[in-house]
Amino acid sequence: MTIRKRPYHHGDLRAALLDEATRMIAEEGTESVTMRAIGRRLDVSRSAAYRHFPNKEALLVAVATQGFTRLHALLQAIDVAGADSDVAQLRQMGETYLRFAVENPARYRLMYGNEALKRERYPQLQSAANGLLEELVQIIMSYQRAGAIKNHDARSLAYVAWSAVHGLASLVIDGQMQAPHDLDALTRLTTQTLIEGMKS
Amino acid sequence: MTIRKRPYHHGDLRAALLDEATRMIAEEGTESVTMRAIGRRLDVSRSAAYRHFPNKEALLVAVATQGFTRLHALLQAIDVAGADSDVAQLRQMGETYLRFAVENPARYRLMYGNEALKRERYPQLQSAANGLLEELVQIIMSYQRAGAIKNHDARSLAYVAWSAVHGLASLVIDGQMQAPHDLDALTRLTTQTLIEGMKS
DNA sequence: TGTACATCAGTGAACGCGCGTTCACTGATGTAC
DNA sequence: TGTACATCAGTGAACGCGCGTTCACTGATGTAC
Repeated sequence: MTIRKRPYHHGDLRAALLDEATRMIAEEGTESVTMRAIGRRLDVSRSAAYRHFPNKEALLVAVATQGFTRLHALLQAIDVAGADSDVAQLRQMGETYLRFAVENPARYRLMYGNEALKRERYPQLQSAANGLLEELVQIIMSYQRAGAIKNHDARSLAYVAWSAVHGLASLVIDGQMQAPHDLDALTRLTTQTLIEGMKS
Repeated sequence: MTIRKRPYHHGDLRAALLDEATRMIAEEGTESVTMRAIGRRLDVSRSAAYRHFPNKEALLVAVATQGFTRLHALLQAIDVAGADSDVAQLRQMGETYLRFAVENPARYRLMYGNEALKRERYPQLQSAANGLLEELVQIIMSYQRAGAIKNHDARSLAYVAWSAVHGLASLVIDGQMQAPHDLDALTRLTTQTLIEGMKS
């Protein structure tokens, strides 16, 4: 049973559009994503995408949302054991977060950078992003209960922790570290310094 | 002595272009800067700018370079007293850095964000950016000598410190902090946590 | 099982848009004598 | 002090470009009877 090269109906163009957009973002950056280029790459007309997404922004929003979901899943996979007084898990979360950013730079920017999309217009995007942040707040609170982190407004501490990893991630993916740095070592130093500073 | 409304020669169009580009970046973001719009706003032809800058990128590079110079000056103004075992100055530098970013968001992105320009093609930009980083490394070393900061590769620690403030700055200017947060308090908490973590 | 028909995914031509940049030019300036 | 002339800042029309999106359409699918 051979599949015809180009049947009139694609089958699952929506998923293909999403995948292709993600791929283009990974390969050439978000700027390279144009409705025309996606059509070209999928061997489909320029306008076919409009059957599945009302406009280009909506397509990018879908890619970003998927990113949040994926990152969230990665972090949750660590959290399984729950918090104890040992901060190893917290450190591991920081490292996982950073790895995600470095492996998906353009998509990370689409999620958190200045390319970030108007959340208020896209409830799904908003809640995917929020879910991630709330998770971090909860984790900070667990560690506070366990006495591993100082007693201070948990949300503020979450922002501090987030700033540290987001900052390092951003500097790396935007090419601000000139020397060919040992990223793993720098990541460890960052999470370690941060956790040290947050200790009770 | 009245100045004619529109003399043929502008007088100092180069400076005016730079100022106007900076203003547009501040008001509407870097994307809003087009050679045509600048001409319009300065009541000068589209192509006049090409007498002073070879192309648009060169103009943006000039704006970014000026930004580095200005931020550097702001930080140096603090450093005057030199380092002692008290870390007040370090904290103040972090706060000044953050204030600069928050007051000049789009320009800050142009300096450090993904909009950042190819440094290797613009030596002046490169050295202005480097100067700032080297200053931070030197300061870290001073504090290390004074025993206020742990003994670890100074450049790595500089990156950690930079990550923390850059991260907070980025999250703020890219609108990632949903709640109307007390930025000053968050800034203090960040610098404090960071310095605590870097202590010997 | 066969047929009429509604549905809708994908087509392709066309729209209007604003952009960066080039080019031959013109007007003002300042300098050499 | 006056004049010729080189210089170059600013002009304005034009170039080619790729973009997002619309629209009337056509082809494939699946469902009701």
